[in-house]
Amino acid sequence: MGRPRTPLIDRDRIAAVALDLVDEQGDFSAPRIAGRLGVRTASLYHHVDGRDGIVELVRDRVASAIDGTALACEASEWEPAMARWARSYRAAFAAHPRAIPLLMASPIRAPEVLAQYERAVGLLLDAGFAPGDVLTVLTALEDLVLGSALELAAPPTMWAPSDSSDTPRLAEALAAAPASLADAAFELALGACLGRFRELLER
Amino acid sequence: MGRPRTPLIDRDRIAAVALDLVDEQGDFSAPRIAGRLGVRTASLYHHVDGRDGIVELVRDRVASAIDGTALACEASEWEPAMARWARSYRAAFAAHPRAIPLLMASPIRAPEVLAQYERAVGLLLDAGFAPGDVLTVLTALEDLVLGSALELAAPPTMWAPSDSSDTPRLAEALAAAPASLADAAFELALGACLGRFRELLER
DNA sequence: ACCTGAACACCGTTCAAGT
DNA sequence: ACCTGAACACCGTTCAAGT
Repeated sequence: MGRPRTPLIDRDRIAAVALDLVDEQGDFSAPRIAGRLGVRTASLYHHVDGRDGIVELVRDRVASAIDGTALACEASEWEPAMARWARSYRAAFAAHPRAIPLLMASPIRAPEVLAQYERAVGLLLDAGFAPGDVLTVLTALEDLVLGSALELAAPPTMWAPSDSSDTPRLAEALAAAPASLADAAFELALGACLGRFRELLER
Repeated sequence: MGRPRTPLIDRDRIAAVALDLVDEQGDFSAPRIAGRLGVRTASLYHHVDGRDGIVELVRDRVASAIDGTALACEASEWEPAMARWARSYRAAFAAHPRAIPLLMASPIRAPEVLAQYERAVGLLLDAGFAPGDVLTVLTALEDLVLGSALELAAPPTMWAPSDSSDTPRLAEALAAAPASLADAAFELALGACLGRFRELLER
């Protein structure tokens, strides 16, 4: 066959198909991506740096939904800005729950997300946070976002255990729990963290 | 060769070797486990329910280090009890950082951990938390523990980016950050959550 | 019950050959 | 530059045969 006049595939379409496969089947493989693109497996390697490279592309694709515009605001507005950013960050993962285990293994490297961190740091510094507190605050928030996203992929421990006779109090709490437990927990922890951050600032 | 008089391997040794391999190399495979045990790959399948079954054994093995004894206390002591439990939970994962990506994909099913959740729920109910709040509180804490553990495996976003000239404020914050950022962030968020839980209780 | 050899389907990756 | 066929090493899993 040889080289086509115009390339048959590109990185973008590889990433899109990989994410589709993950959404549908929980994983992807080079042969299945190639199959959907009507191309041979080996062709992928002309566009992409191996399987890990595809994972990176998928990660960046998912992360592209994070809304960094909330961070462009007055320093006095740092609190709602961080709240909106955190919610958007979590929502980006929530949109692809089956991708989460795949993506959690390593950090987001997309330059746009890096730029968002730079802006977040600047916002917190301008708001008056001590330089030594800024990354602690940001990391705490990120822990919360990622942990909460993880929960969307793997409903956490054993809500609804097979036999609740050994766990009567768990059953009692479960019956009274809010319908969207994951969301409620995230909002509770987010509010808690933001409140504590404010205290840190006012001290 | 046929069946040996006494079994050559068992689930426990399979799990132990799998965890060793993960600690050393970041992953395991059936052939490598078998190799270390001096046995053929196919033998493993007489003891274990496929690769997923081995992952599950590893998960339970890591989780066995979680200290549930903190939860056996007076209801009035719920706050330090939850703090100790959360720290121990996180430390159990921290002891095997390379296992974290493997284990995060699905929840812990070990009966001992389930029993810990039952006790935690009982403790919070006895302390006076509204039944509808108890799982929200527990889930928030779990989000924090897991998100923070994840950070130990995958130092999160881009601390120390290759070129910090685009991110001067990030560099500034990084220079002032505490040595153990992950720990500081966890403690900050943990304190924030516990404080908020107390408010919930007193309302 | 438990180990083995052989087999199968699948995967990631490389590379020379072709245009 | 980019697609292909062929090849390689590796993996998960099954199963009949052996004790």
